[in-house]
Amino acid sequence: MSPRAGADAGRWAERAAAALSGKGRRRGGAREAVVELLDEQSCALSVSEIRRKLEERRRGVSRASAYRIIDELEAVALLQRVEVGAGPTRYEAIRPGGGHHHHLLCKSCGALEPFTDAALERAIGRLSDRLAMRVFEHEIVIRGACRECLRR
Amino acid sequence: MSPRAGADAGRWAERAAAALSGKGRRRGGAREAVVELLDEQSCALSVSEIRRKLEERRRGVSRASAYRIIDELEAVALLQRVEVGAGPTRYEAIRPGGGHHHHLLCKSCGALEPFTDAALERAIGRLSDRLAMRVFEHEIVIRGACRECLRR
DNA sequence: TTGCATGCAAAGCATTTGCACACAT
DNA sequence: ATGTGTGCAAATGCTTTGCATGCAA
Repeated sequence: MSPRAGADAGRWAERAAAALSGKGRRRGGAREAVVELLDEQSCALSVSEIRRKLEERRRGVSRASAYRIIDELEAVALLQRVEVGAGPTRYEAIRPGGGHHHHLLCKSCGALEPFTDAALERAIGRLSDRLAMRVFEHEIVIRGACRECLRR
Repeated sequence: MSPRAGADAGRWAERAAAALSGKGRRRGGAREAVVELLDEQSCALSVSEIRRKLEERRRGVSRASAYRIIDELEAVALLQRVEVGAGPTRYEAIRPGGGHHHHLLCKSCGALEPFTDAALERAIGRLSDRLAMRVFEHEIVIRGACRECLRR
């Protein structure tokens, strides 16, 4: 179920490192820490969440670095921006195989949940072929009221 | 093609006004101006764009009022938030019949274009029925490179 | 040694809030 | 008369930028 990485060769973190150094970039501890953390997540994280989690591991990263690293990863299409319309922007790893999902936001309690839907992906795929543009990524946000909140 | 309003009775602006006064709110010029402007648009506008356009009509509205009015309209599900991941949040009228669309963003030039896709809507509809939540709205953003930018 | 990577602090924007006054009811 | 709507200005919070230093190559 979870797209978590194991010790396999094709880990997202490795591809990310390769993609960045391929662009003539150096390594650096902050980048390594951020990439590693992102690879462990199964859902989107905001910059402040990323920084908090890294601080807990005593491998703090400056705000500026966090944003810069995220920008680079986004530029090479390894990171997906997730904007649900509440709170700060979040980011999550783009993994070729599994793990692709979208988000449900409860407008009253703010709960954010991932979901997947094959039919939806098929529709997006067919549409993408027809568009007058090269498609890099897509994002779907469904907003409503969750069961919990409806009950109240 | 365009979901613009004519002089018909079911105008979005009228429904908006009714929905708000139904909640015990008073009229006020700022609200009327914002609602009227939003009704005339065929695609999403940011708060600063709204304010600029209203100023051109010599019916300026304060930032605070603009945001407050938007919040109210969003709360009664008459306004859809559009977050493409570049620039400020935009908003557009939700019209029951036609006019429902989603957005394509070119990541290199920033161009924003609306699109519609029946198959996609059908997939969303079917999915919504299955979800453990009451769905108010959905938003789809497709990001990529437009023809223009690919050519360069 | 060279110059990218990083951290810190300050700047920039979008958005929200506090408060006083105007105006719709 | 009463309390909501509005404007102004200040505050907040996320994100970006400038600059000096550290570190990878």
